[in-house]
Amino acid sequence: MSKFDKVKYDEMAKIIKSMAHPTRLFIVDELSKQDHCVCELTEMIGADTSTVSKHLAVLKNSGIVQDRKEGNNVYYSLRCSCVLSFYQCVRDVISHNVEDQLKLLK
Amino acid sequence: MSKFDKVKYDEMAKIIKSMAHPTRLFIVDELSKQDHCVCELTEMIGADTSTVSKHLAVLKNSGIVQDRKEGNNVYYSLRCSCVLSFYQCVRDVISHNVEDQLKLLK
DNA sequence: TATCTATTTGGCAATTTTGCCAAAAAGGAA
DNA sequence: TTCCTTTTTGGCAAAATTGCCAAATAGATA
Repeated sequence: MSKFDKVKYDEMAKIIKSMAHPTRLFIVDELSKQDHCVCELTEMIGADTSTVSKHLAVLKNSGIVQDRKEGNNVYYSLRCSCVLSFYQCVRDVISHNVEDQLKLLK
Repeated sequence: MSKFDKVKYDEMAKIIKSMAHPTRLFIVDELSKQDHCVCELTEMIGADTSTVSKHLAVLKNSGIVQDRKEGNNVYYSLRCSCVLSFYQCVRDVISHNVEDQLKLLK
């Protein structure tokens, strides 16, 4: 019988946790289309720059995005595009949930 | 320019959040191999039954697992196997991170 | 019916996450 | 150098998550 290897699952959870926030999901979604600097993302999100910067730090720290300096700006880009598979799965789960809701109404 | 649709990303984040915990990642990993009742999972995890039950409720509430009653036991099973794609991606991110660590040492 | 087993729920304290403000850094431009 | 502009960091209060215990529930079994 399998045993719970906490160290292994802690490390995996850290990566998934970094995606588990609406603002960070939005950021990754945008970066999948095109690189953006902090001020562009801040503008789209409508939060404090420091808040957006901290969200980017979380994504960078888990290895999902990377950054480069260009003049005054710091541009962020996707480092591991495999995270985009999360979006398709999440859509599948949601539509499966909706189907079940509909069945209940009948 | 895209705008941040909070409602949409909140809903998506709810699903990913439900996976963003070491214990729940372990549970989904085990359920991908075989269905299990609460007491079996509790035994493997080594936490309080109520704790495991609550983790299962989180996964059920997001639509990732489903349950069925059999005698005294409640068996849980995977409802959306697409979440298994998370594991491959997380492994990719981690090995990408490790490679970069190695480069820094050279 | 009374009892026993498995699971869920309520409640609570501890921990973690979040988001804002203010201040510090890092560089480019004047 | 001094002044901008952009980004990050420190600090803190509010909110959310977690895990345990105790109690409640749901059913099977005697």
